Amino acid sequence: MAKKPKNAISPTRSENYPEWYQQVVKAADLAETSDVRGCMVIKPWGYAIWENIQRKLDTRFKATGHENAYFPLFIPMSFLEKEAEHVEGFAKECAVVTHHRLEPDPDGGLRPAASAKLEEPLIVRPTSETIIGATFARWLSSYRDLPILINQWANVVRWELRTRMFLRTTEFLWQEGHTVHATEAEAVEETRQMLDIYAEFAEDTMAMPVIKGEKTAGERFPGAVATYSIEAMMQDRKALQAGTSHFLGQNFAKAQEIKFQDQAGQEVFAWTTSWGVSTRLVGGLIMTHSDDDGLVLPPKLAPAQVVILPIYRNDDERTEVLEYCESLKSDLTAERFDDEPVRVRIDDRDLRGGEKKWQWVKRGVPLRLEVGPRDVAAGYVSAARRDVGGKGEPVERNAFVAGVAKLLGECQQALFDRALKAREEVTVSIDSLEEFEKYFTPKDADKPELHGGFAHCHFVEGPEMEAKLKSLKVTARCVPLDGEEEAGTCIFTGQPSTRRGIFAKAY
RNA sequence: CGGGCUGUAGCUCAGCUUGGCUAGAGCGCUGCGUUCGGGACGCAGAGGCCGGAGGUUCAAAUCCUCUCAGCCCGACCA
Repeated sequence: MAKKPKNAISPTRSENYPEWYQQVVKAADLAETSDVRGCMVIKPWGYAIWENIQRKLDTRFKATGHENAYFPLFIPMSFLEKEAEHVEGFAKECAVVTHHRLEPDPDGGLRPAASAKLEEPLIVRPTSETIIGATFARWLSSYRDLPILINQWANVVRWELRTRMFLRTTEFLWQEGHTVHATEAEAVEETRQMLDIYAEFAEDTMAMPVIKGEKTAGERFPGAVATYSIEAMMQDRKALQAGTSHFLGQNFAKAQEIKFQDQAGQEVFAWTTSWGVSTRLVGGLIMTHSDDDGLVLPPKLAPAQVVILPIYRNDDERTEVLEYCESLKSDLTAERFDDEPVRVRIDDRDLRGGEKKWQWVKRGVPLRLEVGPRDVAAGYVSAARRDVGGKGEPVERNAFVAGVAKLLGECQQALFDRALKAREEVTVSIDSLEEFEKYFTPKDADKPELHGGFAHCHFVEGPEMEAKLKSLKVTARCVPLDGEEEAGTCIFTGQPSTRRGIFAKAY
């Protein structure tokens, strides 16, 4: 008799959260480490989730007038030098291409050929503001060309020293929107519109509650005038920046000569924005909903929303049960959820039933249906929900089909409600430095328990705050956009302040 | 780039201190059988230049030197 662990994932979240995260990624078959340091292989199940994220976001981008395009992977090094802050921000983490040919080396291996050294090194894009800006400069000559609303789905490389699956990898997949506008007001509006779209997507589709806010100067995107983000709270009480939208002012326009003739015939600089979300969202999804039995997927993003597990003992039963399952699948697929046909999968692999069931539990499929000869005879299915756990309940087949969309909607809502409740439980208002320090200091420093959360505090940015945050490993997440004006005192300096910011430990 | 650690089967590791039998275990994989509304069990089997190079020795996974790779803790970050 093998040991029967109570949970499918070991260790549990409370035992060792970072290790739990790695185990969920593995158990759910989302991704694995690759032969390239810091880079991951995204496996079919994980990639299917990303594809769903892409599709849902892409629809929103198109609905707001954006078009997709594609720009080069390589950026001439000189381009990066044009915007001073931008260089400083990214120079330390760039992969650089210096040669275009290999030759045999004396040891029987290969080496870059000295004769094939590039005149100017190419940078593998860490982000594309510069190359896209240079392109936009050519596209733009008249106010009639504006606005330019472009999005690109791409991979980027940032040579991070410390990587974690989905949350921070050397190469990652993302989308970057880049727009050009005639006026400041219009560019600001675009920046805010895209932030709203990200927030709506996160909450509606990912069932992940987020706080919209503006980044402090210290956390701003290199080269931006203002950076906005959506901030989510993970189950280990650490914050995750889940999406950013930048108002770039005229900084990049001036650096790259993005200008046009206005209606008065004057040559003026344009106003630009950029915004993006990445495969990091998958990490956020995992850490928002999953439990000690593995991944829990919100129905709107699940590659399969319903999995049917046929149960039979012999070929006769197999034929009968599979036929029933196929018809069930066909009826379920005819139902619609979130404006799409319900996604159904029959798992008829030659595996033991229990093992199969647990695989789907760990992969986070919202609804599992077990169908055996007894169900076939009675016209029933045995249905189990992933988000609430527990065993399957017998349900009349047609009733289940008729109610599947509603049920998926309930699962989706339940996940959001649960995540929101969890966030509220770790959100506090703090008015003294002493209290702040206590909130962010684990009781046991050697084996830190889960601690911290979102702390709303009055603050005035400056060296005192920087130093204190650094020593506590806390970061300023954002100043919430829906926060209210309120007279207060900065907990770091005692200076007067009018708004609270959110502080948290973060990924 | 500093400080700690690890490279042995597909995966997780034992063996190294004190050199010596045919290099091991668990999981996974393959086959057969018994089970089976369920993460089962039994039997049989496949799978290793012990990270790489050099050295010491009658003899090296084990000792020495060099080298490569990876992990953890800092500094940096979507």
